[in-house]
Amino acid sequence: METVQIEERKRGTRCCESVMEFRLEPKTAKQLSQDLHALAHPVRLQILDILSRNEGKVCVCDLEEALPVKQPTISHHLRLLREAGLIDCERQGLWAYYFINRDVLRELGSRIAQGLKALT
Amino acid sequence: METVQIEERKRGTRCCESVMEFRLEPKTAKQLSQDLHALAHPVRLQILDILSRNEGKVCVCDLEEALPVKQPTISHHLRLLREAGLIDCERQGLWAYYFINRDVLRELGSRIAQGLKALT
DNA sequence: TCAATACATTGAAGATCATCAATGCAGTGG
DNA sequence: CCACTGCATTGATGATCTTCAATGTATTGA
Repeated sequence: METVQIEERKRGTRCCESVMEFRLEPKTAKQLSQDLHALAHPVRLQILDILSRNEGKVCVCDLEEALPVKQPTISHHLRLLREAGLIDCERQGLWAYYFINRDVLRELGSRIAQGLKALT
Repeated sequence: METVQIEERKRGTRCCESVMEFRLEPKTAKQLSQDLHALAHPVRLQILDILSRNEGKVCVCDLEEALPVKQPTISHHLRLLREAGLIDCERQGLWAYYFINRDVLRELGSRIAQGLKALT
């Protein structure tokens, strides 16, 4: 249990005179929240997990088998992940083989790690 | 540029016979996505940032001054952060002094870090 | 050329989220 | 007791997200 030191403040004192310190620029905050958002869904996380462990061998119906949602929903999340640059795919005949972009995921991961560290 | 190795697959082969490998349990994925969600908003991130740098001295109208949204919206995000355990407050007369729960934030941060590492 | 397959896209419906004006409530000074 | 202040809550509105049936499109084997 930490004890928190609080200066007394007098009524009527417009309390916000002193500019609060901050380090997270609005722009950075927006970027960070977008990064977090890209990952913040169970299906997307599981897709990334599967792609990560089955390099280059995963088509959409594999994902359909593994996940509790229907094919259009999977395609939808695949699209979001693709737009975020986290995955890509290679069409091969009828199939679309998806794979993870480890570099981009790493970058995103370290942006998040840095962001969280900045809050500590 | 990585070259991706893909086994040929024959049409009609139900392609999902082989069980895909995964490590992220659905439950874990849900937890992780909730953790990410709790942080995934610019206003919440900036609130955490401000609380982190102004230990124990921050009331709601300070935040109102610093952030581009109105007071009820700030109260709303404060509530979400409080429900996530990331912050707490101490009422003192008319004011509510908010502070960050560094332990909880650290825990959440390391859950996220672990989760992302698992995807690598 | 035709039927079947793998996947994407569309469009609609419902769920969740973000925002703020209005209001409620407790504490304070007069 | 009253007016005021700081903050929470309510309720309404609009935006964004999630899901899936239906449909479209390209490719394949026959």
